[in-house]
Order: sequence, then C-alpha cells, then structure tokens
Amino acid sequence: MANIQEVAQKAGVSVATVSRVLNQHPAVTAKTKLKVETAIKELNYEPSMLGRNLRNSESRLLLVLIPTISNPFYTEIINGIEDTAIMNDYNILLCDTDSNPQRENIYFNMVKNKLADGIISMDPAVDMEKLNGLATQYPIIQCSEYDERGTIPYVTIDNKLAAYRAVKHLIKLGHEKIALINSDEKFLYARERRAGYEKALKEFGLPVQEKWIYHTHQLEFEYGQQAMKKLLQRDERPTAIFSVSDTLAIGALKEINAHGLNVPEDIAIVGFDKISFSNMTNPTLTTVSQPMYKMGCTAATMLIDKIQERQVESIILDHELVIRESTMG
Amino acid sequence: MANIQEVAQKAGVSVATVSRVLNQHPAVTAKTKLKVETAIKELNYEPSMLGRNLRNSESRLLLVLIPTISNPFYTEIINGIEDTAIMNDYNILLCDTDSNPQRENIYFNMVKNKLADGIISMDPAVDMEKLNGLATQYPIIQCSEYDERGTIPYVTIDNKLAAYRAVKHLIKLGHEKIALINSDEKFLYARERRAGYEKALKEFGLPVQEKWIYHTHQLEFEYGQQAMKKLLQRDERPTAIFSVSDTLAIGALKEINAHGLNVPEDIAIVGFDKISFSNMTNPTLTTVSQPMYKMGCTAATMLIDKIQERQVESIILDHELVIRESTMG
DNA sequence: ATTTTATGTGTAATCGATTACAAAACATCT
DNA sequence: AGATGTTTTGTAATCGATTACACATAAAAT
Repeated sequence: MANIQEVAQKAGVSVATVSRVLNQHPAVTAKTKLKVETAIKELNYEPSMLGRNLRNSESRLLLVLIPTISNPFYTEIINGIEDTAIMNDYNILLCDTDSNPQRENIYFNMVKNKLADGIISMDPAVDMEKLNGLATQYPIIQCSEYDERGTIPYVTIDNKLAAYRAVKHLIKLGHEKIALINSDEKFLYARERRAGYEKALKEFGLPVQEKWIYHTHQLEFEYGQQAMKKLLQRDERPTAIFSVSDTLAIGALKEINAHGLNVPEDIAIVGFDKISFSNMTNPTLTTVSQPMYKMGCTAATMLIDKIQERQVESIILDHELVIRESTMG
Repeated sequence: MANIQEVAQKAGVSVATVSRVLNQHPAVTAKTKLKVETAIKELNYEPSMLGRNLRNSESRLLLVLIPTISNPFYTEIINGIEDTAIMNDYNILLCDTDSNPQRENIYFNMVKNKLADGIISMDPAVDMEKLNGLATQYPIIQCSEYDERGTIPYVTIDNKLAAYRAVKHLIKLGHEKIALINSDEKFLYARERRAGYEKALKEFGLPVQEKWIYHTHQLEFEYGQQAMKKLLQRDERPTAIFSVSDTLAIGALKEINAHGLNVPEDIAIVGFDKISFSNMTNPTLTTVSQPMYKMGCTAATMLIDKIQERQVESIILDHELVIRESTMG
C-alpha cells in the first residue's frame, strides 16, 4: 500500500498538498488537485488511519459494549446506534465483553489509546467503578443499563413504571397469585422492575410473597425453564408470571407446557423486551416493548455530543405494554 | 494520559529504555527496570497502540464480519473465535455489515490501514470480488460461507451432505412430498443444500417438484411464515418441510400452527443450524447441528496462522442431525 | 513599474512508540 | 594499569499522516 510520500512524488507536489487534497482544504488549485487525485488513483492509495489518528487524536470509531450477542434484545439498539453513527461519519465496533472484566479492559484501553473516541456501554455487569473512573477523562454513555450513583449520562426507560404496568395488567385480568422471575438484583434494572412489581401488588392489596419470587443467574432460556420448574413445585401454584426478560419468559412457557398446563388459561405470562422470538412462541408472548431503535439512536447522539464536548443530559424514553396471547387467550 | 517521554523523564532514563522495559527486552538491569516501572505506575501510563502500531505495523486486532447480529447462529462461532484469539494475544472486533457494501468497505479499510491484522468473514453477501482482491495482500479467512471459485481459505461443513441426510431422514419416515424452503441461491450454501435435497429425492426415486421449492429473500421468521403460507396454498400440500435455516423453519412452524395443522402429524419439519431457540418451540425442532464453537476456533487459528505467514488449508468440519419432536411425534 | 494583497505550495515539526547503532559503563584478564 | 570484551543505556531515524509558518507566485492597487 502506497503512502502519502509516494503520492506526492508521483504527483510532483509536496506531502502537504496531498494532505490538503485529502482533507478538502480550499486552498488548492483545480489543476494541482487533479494531479494529486490522478496519482492517488494510479497508486491505489488509501490514507493510513494510524498516521492520521496519531496526529489528530481521533479515530471516529465508537465502541459498543454488549454483555453477549446471544440476547436478541441488543440487536435493534445496535441498528439505531449504527445508523446514527454513520450519519455522523463515525463507525462502530461491537465488543462482546461476555461480562468478563479482563475483556472489558481491552476495550477500555482502546479508548485510552485513542483507537476509539468513545464508548456506549450496555453491559449491566460492567465494573462500574472503573467505568466511572474512565468517564472522567473519556466520553462514555450508558444505554439501557446504568449506574444510579454515578455521573455517566444514560438513556433508558422507566423500568419501575413498566413493570408496574405489566403486573397491573395481570391484576386487572383477575390474577392474585403473581410470581416474579427476576434476574440478579445486583443489577439496577432488576431492582427497579421488582419495585414496580411490588408497587402494583401493594396498590391492589395483594401480599408480596417471597416464595413467588425467583432469581436467575443468567438470562438464557434454560434459566427460565429452571425458574418455572421451581415455581411449579411450590405448594401454592401462581396463576400468573411476570418475567423480567423475554428469554426467561420463553423458557418458563416451555416448562409450563411440559407440565401439561395451558397458557394463559392455567398460567398467564408477561415478558419484557419484545424480542422477535416473542412473537413466534405458541401462544405469543405479552411483553413490555422498549423503543430499542430509538434508544440506540439516542445513545449514539449523546455520545457524539459528548465527544464534541457539548452538554449531555440523561434521557428516559417511553415504553409500551404489548398485549398478546399469553395473557389474553 | 502520560506518554513515553514523560515516563522516561520521571524515571531519569531514555525513552529507549522505557520501551525496552515495556517490551521485556532482557538487556535492562533490575534496578533500572524498577525505576521505570515505578514511574509508569505513578504516571498511570499506558502505551499508545497508535504509536506502537504505526511503528510495528501490527495491531493484534482481528475483524469478524457478520451480516447481522440478529441471527443467533453466529453467537457460538464468535465465542470460539474470541476464545482462540485471546489465547493467542489477539482481540476481536465484531463488524455488523448488514450485508451493506458501504459498511464492508469501512472494515476493509481498517485492514488496509493497519488498524486490524486480518479478517474472518461470515457474510455470505460480501462482495466476493473485492474480498478476493483484498486477500491477495492481507490475511483473510472465510467461515461457514465461502467462495468456491476464490482462493481464500475457509472452514465450513459439507452442506450438501448435511442437507442430504436431513432429507433422507424425512424420506425414511415415509414422507414423499417434501418441500424445500431455501434462501437466495446466489449463496453457495443455498445451492449446496438444494443439491443435497435433490440428491436424496432422486436416490429414492422421488420427483423434484418446483412447486415445492420456495426461495426467501431473508432469513427472519416472517420470511419463513410467508414461505409456508405460499406452500400451503399449493394444490397438493407437502407432508414435510426441509428449511435451510432454523429461523425460517420456526416461522414455518408458526404458520402451520396458525392453519390449525399439527407438527409432525400433518407436516414434519427439519431446520438447519440448531440455534438455541430451536429447542424452545412447541414441538421442538429437528435440525442440523453445526460445530459452531469449533468452527470459530478453527477460523481464528487459521487466520492467526495466515497472519504469521504459515501455510493454511481449508477445512471441512463434521455436522450432526439432531432429531427432535418436529419430525418424530 | 513598483508596491501591496491574496492565494497557492513547500518546509519542517509533531503525534508516540520501536530499534539499529553508537557510546558508555562495567567486568575480566594480562 | 591498560587492553579487551560484555552488558547496559542513549541518540536519532523511522512509521504516515497533519498543519503552522514561511515562501513564492500571481493579481490588484498605486
């Protein structure tokens, strides 16, 4: 691959002039510009980002940290991020952290080393302390998951309200024995959704029973199955389930079917996220829809604003309860 | 962020010595080494990848091109790639190309610009001509999808044989009217799987009927639903479906259920990929399992070999037919 | 024709690392 | 002590771009 000097030589000009052509500096005659462009084409030259970034201290690359690409929840968000980034002449790189601090470090270093201009973190298991530390020096935005005590701007939904509405929907249908399949409450979203669940129960004078609250370690289907299995072993069987994730809800649904029970007649289910699978189950899944694409766009816009040193405020987006067959036969 | 000069100054040595410490060059006294390491810690110094890469012309970053993160098929492969890469001191960056040539270009440029050392492409819709051109100068491996006419090393499975076995399984169960839900035959895997389908039919003296072969434009569920809807409109209804993708098969399953028909009694289905959701459907989906994790590991190993200028040969891995409820009630 | 002004181009420093080579420091042997 | 060899450290070039500043050239004003 040719470099700028060779282009300069071939075009019979200085490297400065070549650089000016590359950066569309106005002070270049049409004639010189043409010479340079011809040379560039002939040599098949492409400027090195390395040299450029080293000098400019910018890479126009955004890092997107996701805990795992297995969860379809992230797909639409990423589309939003990507579209917005490209519109602003940025590109994104997906980083599958696997919630592994060591891998996270690699990506944090990319920002420190100017290989990337900023980070959008969607990993609830990220080392918050480290992230907050990094955020004092580098542009960082949190998307969907965030640290309530930190100062990093975020975009998310009102998880408590969303959960409240989901559970209220079940109560309005006449359910009184409503179980909660929650993930680990070390995550803020898990705590908030639980708060919403409890708020709804209390508002309608229903007791919050520990035996109907189950915590999973992960979000994969199997954990939902396992949770449901345990819940079905309780002496008193719940008539409805609110699950903090569609993947868990789908696993639960599978387990209910395996026990010869019917959804929603025997047990109703509400999930969370509206992943595309949720419409493929039988029955289809009632779920809380987050504006994922918009969330992605917002996060990207916020990050770019931050990079360009504009003021950035956290944003709470709307959500929507999508009622389908798993609650209304 | 401090740079190497500041560290050198603080430690009272030259930048060369600092660099030697960083790179574990043996010719540094324990005493000097300690001084430098103290200075590094005090200044919180981290070497800049930009400066380093510019000089070394290596980034130890691998690019992984996927058409979309929506398809769970890629998840396990990526885990394999990632684990192998990390074991060899490489890191990976996921690039969601969306099968968009413009986005591809961005990532191709990253390699040209030494921001990445090589590419693993899993995008069937990639511009093969361009990829082959790039491969003459840069390390590139194809995973799962490949160009039969090109010279880029690949790792994949025997798609024709896998399809043949899947269809033979249906024939052995007594099916004679077997439809094929295929994706676009501009993709090699689609052509090969069709060849396997036809081979099985012919071997058992069954006619290949165009009316039972449907091509979809994409792999999302909805396309499977649509395909099935069309197939159910045929004057003669098939008794079995072979779908080249689990996602399409799941859409088809949904559509069959919607028509009040039963799987596998009325219509049996075989999918392809063994995505995790294929075990959550009702009935569970018979499917062809690819050794995805191993495929990822292999692809990464091949790429690293290629980068380090070792000889690399293409590899065909084994597959397995996983028989579940959608073919055996 | 000469000075002033505007415009286009080149020179050279710079970003942050690595490394060949030179030089210094130290050890070993007559 | 002086010569020689070995080990450690420093100097300076280099990677590929950008850009402030200087300089050259052309156009406009006197």
